[in-house]
Amino acid sequence: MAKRTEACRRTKILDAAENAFADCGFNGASLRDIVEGAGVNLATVYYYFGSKNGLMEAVLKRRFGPLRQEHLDVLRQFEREAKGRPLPVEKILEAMLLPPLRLASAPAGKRQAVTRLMGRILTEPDEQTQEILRGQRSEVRAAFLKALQTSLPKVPLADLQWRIEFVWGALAFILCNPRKIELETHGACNPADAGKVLAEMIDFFSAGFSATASHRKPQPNFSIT
Amino acid sequence: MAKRTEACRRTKILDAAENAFADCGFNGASLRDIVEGAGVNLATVYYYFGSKNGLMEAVLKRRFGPLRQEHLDVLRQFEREAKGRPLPVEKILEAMLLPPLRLASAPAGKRQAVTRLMGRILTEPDEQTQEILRGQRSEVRAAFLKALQTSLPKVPLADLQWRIEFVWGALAFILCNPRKIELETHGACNPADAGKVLAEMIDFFSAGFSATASHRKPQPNFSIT
DNA sequence: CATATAATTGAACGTTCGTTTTAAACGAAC
DNA sequence: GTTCGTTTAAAACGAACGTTCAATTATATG
Repeated sequence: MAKRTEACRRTKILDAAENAFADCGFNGASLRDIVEGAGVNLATVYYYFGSKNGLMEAVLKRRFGPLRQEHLDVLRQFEREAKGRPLPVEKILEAMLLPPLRLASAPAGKRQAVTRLMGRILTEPDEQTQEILRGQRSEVRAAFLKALQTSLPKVPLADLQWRIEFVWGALAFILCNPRKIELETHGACNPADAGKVLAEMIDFFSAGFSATASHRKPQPNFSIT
Repeated sequence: MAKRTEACRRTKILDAAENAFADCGFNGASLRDIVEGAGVNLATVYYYFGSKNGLMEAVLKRRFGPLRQEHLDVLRQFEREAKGRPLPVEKILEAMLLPPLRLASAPAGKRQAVTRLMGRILTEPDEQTQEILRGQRSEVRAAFLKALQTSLPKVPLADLQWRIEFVWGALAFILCNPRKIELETHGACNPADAGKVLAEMIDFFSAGFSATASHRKPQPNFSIT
């Protein structure tokens, strides 16, 4: 029963690792906890992935590769539907937010790990972890920046760049610790309701993107070095 | 020279720990690296702080206590100036963002650690770390929620709660890894310019907060569990 | 069935971790 | 100058970590 369990074991390790990394971060998650959760031997990790870094790399590539592709696909699909006209900001935001949030709404608590992992990774200090994502993220980033430039020609480029960071940041924060948000808002916000989150974020951020910069002076009581 | 070095050593340890925790997270930072950076013996940490958790607790309390106070002070100051009228959303946002961003503009690279630490902490999975901040954060949160309710009576409470999370999330993201943002935007965004960041965030988020919810239906191609 | 390859296992490696222990050095008070 | 509480220092503790390796089992091929 080799061929049947081969993929099975690999997948089980990836699943367990994804959960552990999402819960405890890269340093906080131990391989021994992961293999216990996966029900395999410790050495199996090294047979399949070579090292803990290799395991993390595989975990990320399994999720972020398709995610990157879906990001680009959704955006291109919307652009095709727009028939050459600039996309409404709401659509661009939907293309930004739908793919990651859709992952959060997988069959009932099964794939919630990936969303927490996503949020975690975006803020993970580990340099090697960042390196894995840098290429993918930059391509997606550039695509959305270009779309926003087309739709909002009056907004300066630097402002758009800042605002993209704000969106990614808010998204990462939501995905990172949904439980915390639910507790802090006493249940008023339910991050598990991905459709609601999407609607809230599109409403909020589309208004922000359309705002013209006031170019206000730095606050008087604010000293910049 | 006991009395002179007492505060000195304590502070040196706190400074080194703040840097290490900000760079590597709680698990990633080792006490041996910290004491090497502080130039003290390993046991000194246990003499002053009892444990690694105690050290983290002290690091957080040193920074987040005053920050919480400044949050509340700034908000009350603005409310006093408004003389009973509802605060403009821009002012509320300024009260939310100014205190943490002001920390980022301390004398030239000296206190940048605290801002990275802030961002890091907001996404740190460690439960005990979260526990330390929970009470303080909830008080500040409630104050801003109340102010927003007063200024934006038409926006449903749940929407306001979501939007507060978006702001905290974006802020944490900016603070967490300023270097990454600078690289990704090829220098177009400079997180070290805290005054610029403040202006950008106020412009962007004030427009978002004033938006009325469209109460859109969940996307048709979006299946919620 | 025999054999080569792939997959899995248990045990151990050396290192580093947080923590504790023990003792020495210090300043102040009598 | 002795004593006492406080602070620093060195060394070691047990545990857990990532990793390796040799041996074993399972699978596929002839």
